[in-house]
Amino acid sequence: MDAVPDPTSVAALIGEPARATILLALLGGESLPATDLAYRCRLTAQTVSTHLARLTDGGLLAVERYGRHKYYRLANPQVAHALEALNVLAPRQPVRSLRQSEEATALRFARTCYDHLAGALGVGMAQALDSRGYVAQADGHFRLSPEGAAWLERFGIATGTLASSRRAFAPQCLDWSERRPHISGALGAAMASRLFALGWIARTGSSRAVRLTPEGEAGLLAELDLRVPSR
Amino acid sequence: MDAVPDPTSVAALIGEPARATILLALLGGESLPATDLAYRCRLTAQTVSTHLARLTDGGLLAVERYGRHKYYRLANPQVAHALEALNVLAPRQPVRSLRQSEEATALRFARTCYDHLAGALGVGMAQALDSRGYVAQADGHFRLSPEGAAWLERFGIATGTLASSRRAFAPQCLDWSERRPHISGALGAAMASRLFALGWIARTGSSRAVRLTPEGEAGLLAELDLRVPSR
DNA sequence: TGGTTAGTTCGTGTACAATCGAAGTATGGA
DNA sequence: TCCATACTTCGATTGTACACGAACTAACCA
Repeated sequence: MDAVPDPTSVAALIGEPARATILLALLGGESLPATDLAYRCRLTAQTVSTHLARLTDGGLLAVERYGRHKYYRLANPQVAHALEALNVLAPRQPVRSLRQSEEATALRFARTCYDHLAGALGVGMAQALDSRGYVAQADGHFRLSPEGAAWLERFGIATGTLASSRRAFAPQCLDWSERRPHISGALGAAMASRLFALGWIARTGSSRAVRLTPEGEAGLLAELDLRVPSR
Repeated sequence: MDAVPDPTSVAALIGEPARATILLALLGGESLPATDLAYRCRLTAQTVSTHLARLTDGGLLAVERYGRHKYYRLANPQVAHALEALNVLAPRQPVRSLRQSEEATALRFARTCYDHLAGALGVGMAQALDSRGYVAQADGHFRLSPEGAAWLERFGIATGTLASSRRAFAPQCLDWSERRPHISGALGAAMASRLFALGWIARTGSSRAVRLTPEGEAGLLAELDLRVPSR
């Protein structure tokens, strides 16, 4: 039997600039080594090492060793969810530079959220699948119809394997930019990775923004009649 | 045009024990005066006053004056949502006392979340309405069917007035205890307040736990065929 | 074997934020 | 009019957690 949960310690972990930088760097779903994270924080390796240890102890990060490297990633999708929920409350600050403005526009258009797609593209795909009857929304989750399963198989996603994985199949995840849900969970992850494999979307440099390639634009239009507002 | 949101400052606000105590005290949806909150924090009025000012500046609290009193409440439902999302990540600590255990059980069974019902009772009602076709879930929201509207009217809730309010009608809100959605927004608030008015549910002392009265138990069974697992 | 790189542990300095006493401003009631 | 209550502002104190240099272990390579 557990006691009433207390958000204080988790919030304190997130509410420190260096640790927030780390979490945001990993919010795109990547695994990054400690040195890389130290560089992004502009702090020494020692300092970041202690932050990483605390985040891992606190259950926010998971870590894997590869030889002498340690790769850190968000421990689970709930961490990404909490970060997005805090983003919704964050004071909207006006852009300070052209650089920032382009970054924000790109993120609003499409980005990875943990390991699935978010932004106008992620929400648009969820909508398109829904309006074609491929998925239905209930209980905070997307449910796949037989037609949806058939379409996904044709698209190159083995839905049988996904459904049998221990991970939640397709929970809704609320977008901070669109304020509507996109598909996360095993299905969201599989769709994102299939889109990367097809070359329909591609990562953009160091940011977690994602761009839609010309092939992707044509493909989504042909397959789902989806035209994403580029804004 | 806004820049990319940054969760750091909000998390830092929540991640301080006194401020977290304040937010949790208000998570039940009540409005409380500053002195009351100071008492709960076991801190002096001055100290709490500065915390309240920072929470208000940060957009987490709203305040209303009544004479020389100031009543504080959560600024909006998103604040409650973020707190619940952090609760999901909070380390599960074993109960330390019988007192704590009873508290946790009571909260799991039924509690107010901001101004609507959560816990097994809140989730159970949402499920019951859904399975009768009174509401459908889509897009992170519950939508009311004509049959649902008729039932609510009979139940004493003027759905027309609700729909025209500026507040979101019935978004899904994810429970930390049940990990499934319950009804929040204008409809969630109206349902909770109707249940209080009917005497079907009642507040339990100082906690935000809520108990189901014998009348409520009978009423929910008769009206919605709902039997809430007391566990 | 010795050198380089990745990451950790330890001890110390420092800066910031939480806290409270003292003194202030409103409001309400006797 | 005077006093009590609710809350705020100011200034001083204190505690803590962040940061880094120095020194460590562990892996990899030549």
